[in-house]
Amino acid sequence: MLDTAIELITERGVAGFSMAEASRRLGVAVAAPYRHFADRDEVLVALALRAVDGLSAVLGAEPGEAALPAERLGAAAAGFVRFAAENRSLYLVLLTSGLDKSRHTELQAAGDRIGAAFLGPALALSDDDPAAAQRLITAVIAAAQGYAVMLLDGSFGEDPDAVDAAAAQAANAVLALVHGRAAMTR
Amino acid sequence: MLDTAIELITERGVAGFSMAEASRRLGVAVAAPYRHFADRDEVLVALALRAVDGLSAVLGAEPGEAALPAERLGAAAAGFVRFAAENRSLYLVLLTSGLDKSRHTELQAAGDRIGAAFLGPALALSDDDPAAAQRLITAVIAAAQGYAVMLLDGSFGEDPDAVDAAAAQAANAVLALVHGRAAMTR
DNA sequence: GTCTATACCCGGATAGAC
DNA sequence: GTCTATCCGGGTATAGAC
Repeated sequence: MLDTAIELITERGVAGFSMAEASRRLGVAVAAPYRHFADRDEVLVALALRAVDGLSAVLGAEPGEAALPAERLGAAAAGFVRFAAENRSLYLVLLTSGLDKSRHTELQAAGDRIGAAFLGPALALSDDDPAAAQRLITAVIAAAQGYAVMLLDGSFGEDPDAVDAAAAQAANAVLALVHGRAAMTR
Repeated sequence: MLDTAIELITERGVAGFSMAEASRRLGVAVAAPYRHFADRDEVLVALALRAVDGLSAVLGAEPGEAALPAERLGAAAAGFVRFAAENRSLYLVLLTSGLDKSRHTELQAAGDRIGAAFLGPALALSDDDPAAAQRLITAVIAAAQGYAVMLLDGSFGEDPDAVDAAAAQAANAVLALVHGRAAMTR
């Protein structure tokens, strides 16, 4: 079901996903999915969960603890962008139905895990000042998110190598952020 | 009509906007709007246009040519974030129906105007290297966009001063980007 | 857990009179 | 340019049998 939903969203966008159409593709009756999901929204929540899981997996798989903190952050941002490109539907769900964050504790918790993945490197780069680290993390996530959005909406073109370009620029931007982070200290 | 659409989108999201409901609120027949807009999509395009117009107005109103280039970029990013917060619906339309960029030349042109607003300061900061300036502009817009998305999805909380915090952090992040921009040169 | 069938609602869009 | 009336399609969700 979830796979079919992803398929549909990829083709028609989040609004284009319906229980009825998904059922048709699965070759089952429209009533069947309701034995597994209370309503349409529950399917979307499940997709959002899959998205954050995927994201934290990507961000968790770092280039070894040995790498420099700045490079780990850059690689994470690039990974984020790549994930959004390769899992467009999942990221779209996260982006558009993202207005529920407070509800669905499960989702919020998973979101926090993502932030946590950045904590180590950020602290190392902030003289262990938690507030400064938090601002840095926010900046890194914002940058990643921004490049992801721009990549998906075509600002980098439609070529397959657009995702490489966006990921690389995101990584470099994060390096720049880290390098100039003194300006963020106030 | 457009105002009513904005109202509706603010309350129920883009998907919750319908010609029928808007007509009802306007106290006119459901057929009436079709004399002014070919279909629902055309209303959304009109909103998107209004969004880019508003954005370029905000970004155009800079703090005087006298300000330092870096500060102009920072102020622009803060203005972007503020605009997204104060015109949630418009920004949402831009964000979610952003998949049409290539169609609707008008929209693309307006989008380019936004990029152009950054060109002056970016060139000044890049030794007049157009490629470097472009990368810087992309980074600034990505940052602004990222902070805007995070603000709207609640990452900065729901308090009214969340928008101030987000705008300020966006400005500072841009300053950091500029300061560390050497890392983006490759 | 899946089926058939259905009740229900709502939106898009048009026709034709005024 | 607006109205009334309507067609058409599609989606959500449930009931009840198998």
